[in-house]
Amino acid sequence: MPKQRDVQAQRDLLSNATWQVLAEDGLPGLTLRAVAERAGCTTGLVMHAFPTKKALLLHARDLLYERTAVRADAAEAACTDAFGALAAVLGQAVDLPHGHHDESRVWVGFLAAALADDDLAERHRAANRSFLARIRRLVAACRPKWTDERLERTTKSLVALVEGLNVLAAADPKTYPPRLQQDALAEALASLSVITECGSAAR
Amino acid sequence: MPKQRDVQAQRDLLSNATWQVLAEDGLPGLTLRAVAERAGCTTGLVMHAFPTKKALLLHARDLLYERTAVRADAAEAACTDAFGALAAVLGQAVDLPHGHHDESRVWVGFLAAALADDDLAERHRAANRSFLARIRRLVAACRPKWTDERLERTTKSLVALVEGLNVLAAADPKTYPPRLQQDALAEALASLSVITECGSAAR
DNA sequence: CCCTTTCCGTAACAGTTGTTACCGTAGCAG
DNA sequence: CTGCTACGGTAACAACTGTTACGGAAAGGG
Repeated sequence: MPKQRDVQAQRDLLSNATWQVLAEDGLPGLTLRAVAERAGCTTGLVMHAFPTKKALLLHARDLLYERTAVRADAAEAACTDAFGALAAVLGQAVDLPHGHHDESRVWVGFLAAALADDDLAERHRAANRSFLARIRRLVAACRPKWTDERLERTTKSLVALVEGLNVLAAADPKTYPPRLQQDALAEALASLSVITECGSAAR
Repeated sequence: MPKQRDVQAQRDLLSNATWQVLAEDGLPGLTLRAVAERAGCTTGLVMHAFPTKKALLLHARDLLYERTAVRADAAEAACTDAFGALAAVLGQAVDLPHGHHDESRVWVGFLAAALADDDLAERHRAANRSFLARIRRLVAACRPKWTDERLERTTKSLVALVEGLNVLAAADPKTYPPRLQQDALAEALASLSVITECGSAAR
């Protein structure tokens, strides 16, 4: 049995290369040859590691989800109280000073591709719903007495705010600097508390 | 002087076709031939109306901005008080029952393209800043005593929420139905009032 | 009615795309 | 060290891209 390869390592290498190309040159620049060049190999290896370009794309998409999930897990585990965990997870999703600026760009790229590709769309929905479930669980832990409807609305509002900030910052970083993003998120979380206080005070 | 054409009509026709193709097949499906077929002509006409594909793209992008601006103007003009105007403009930007569902998809497509194309990026920034200025003006009319910083933060938060809802709804309409989007927006606007009340009450 | 001039469909171009077939080669079994 | 086999680089493939050149057709002026 001669010359065995590490298939997993190859797939990860190529997925990372896919990611980098996508972040730099966008969706139209995402070529098999560009990926191969970035990975330091030829298209031959790419086509041996993945049967088709779409498979490569899907694997890279899965990797994006995996990384964000790991980061969210870490942020959540680092906090003891539910409110802190909520703030940490959302704050980590918003563009940090300069940790993963590319990630938003890649996310937008995949999102745009998902609008025309059912498989990518399915992955996107699964990832987003997973994120929604996480946020909902944390919000529910903060406000146990809220109705399901209010829980749902607040959760989706928070996620929409975060993703909106990410998207807009990806296209116009000067208008949406990291500081402002964090402040906006903090305000949203604060208003979540204030509403509750006012509501209970009024009742 | 024989056989004159209506250049403006042609450009509008082709921009609309570009728009439709972009909404249906996404960025990768946006081909000159696809646009020509959708417009009921051949690539010959396209290349006579626009010198290059990029020019066509930019014109289609301008048309997107123009339409949204016209709708926003109309929504704003239909209301007398500032708060109603703010709610109307934002509510019109969020996906209405079923008026312009494609628009979000097109917007995402252009946004993704803008990440790799400087000219498109410039148009995006201009359009977004124009929208920001409009919202800021309305928010300022609602809360004249707010500091610039708070104005800025609230404005960008509202816009981020709206765009986030749009983007997420474009990719997963079932999770973000129109009703929920409107409710989420209403809550954000309501909390804007509540915060003010609580703040002045505490002072 | 014809002629001229602009328009635009046709078809070819060179370049790039994803994909495939092929074969030299690198590394382990004996 | 030799031989074998899976690996992966090379190069060709057809399909498609944006773009260009050309020629027929159509419409208004004389």
